[in-house]
Amino acid sequence: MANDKLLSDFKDVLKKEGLKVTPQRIAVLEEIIKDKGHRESEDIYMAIKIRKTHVSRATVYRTLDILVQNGFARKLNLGDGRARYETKIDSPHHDHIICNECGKIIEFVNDEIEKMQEEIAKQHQFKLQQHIHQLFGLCKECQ
Amino acid sequence: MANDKLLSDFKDVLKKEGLKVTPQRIAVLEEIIKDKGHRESEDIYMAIKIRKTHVSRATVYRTLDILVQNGFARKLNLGDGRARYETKIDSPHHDHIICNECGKIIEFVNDEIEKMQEEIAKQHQFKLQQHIHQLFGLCKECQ
DNA sequence: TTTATAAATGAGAATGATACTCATTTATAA
DNA sequence: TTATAAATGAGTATCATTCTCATTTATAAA
Repeated sequence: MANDKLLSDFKDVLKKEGLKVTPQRIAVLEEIIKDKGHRESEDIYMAIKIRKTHVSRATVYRTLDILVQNGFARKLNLGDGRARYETKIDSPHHDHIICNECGKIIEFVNDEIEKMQEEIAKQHQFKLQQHIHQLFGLCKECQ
Repeated sequence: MANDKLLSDFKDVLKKEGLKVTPQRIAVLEEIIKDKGHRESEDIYMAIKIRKTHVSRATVYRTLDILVQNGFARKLNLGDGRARYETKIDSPHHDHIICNECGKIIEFVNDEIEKMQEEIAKQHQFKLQQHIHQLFGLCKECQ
């Protein structure tokens, strides 16, 4: 796996931004790239504690911000008040389908829709910067 | 305006659900239908107070829930931690474009996208129940 | 390797929107 | 008019996230 490269990329970013390389920051990065899921800050915090790295919730939040800011992670808001974080490494843009019952999250991409969004933004003279597209319903198991 | 009909529709709904018709509930309904905007609970609370109807924040929240539950209002989450409420009366389904700079909100609809969403849900064996589609960027004035 | 220091950390407090509690008030059906 | 179930409101609770600030630590320079 290319985790070594990732780690050194991360260190480079930190250095470039005048930030220090700390065990806590490394641990959050490792946690984000190890698991492909859509994870809550609290999960990541617990996972790191279990791995015996001393960390605080504040530092987890702070590091997740750095990761999001620098393209290592994506933050998503599913409307339930808890942000989810997912790795952005080797993960092209996608949107999400969420099961209202069991919370399962599936990713989707649709180039047509992507194009139409640009179109719509242009029609309204907006310069598109991001978008949120979430489909909510019942998954096969929950119907 | 058809506000009289709306009001009596609302009263019917309350009656049907075994809920009482109170001045506070009427005031929230009136506030929601009077203004076509995307309003925060706090705005509605303040507007009612200014109109000299005694009301509490708790009641505003409770009444907004009733309105949303019964198709009089739509609740939207723009990711900033404050819900917005808009009238659903004479207002067909639409999604939103939001200016990252000034907060302006524009509505849009696109039948193609609506259809594709159904398609995508079907592909993943989901029964679609709702969706959130928000485009964020800079409006003409803010570019 | 030691040192100086700016930055990071963590414990706990603060925040802010929203929900809850429960004593009091009120709408409504009889 | 009355009985009563429901609504209200003031204030408290909640919960994710952010902030504060005293202490610790990474790092660049000596």
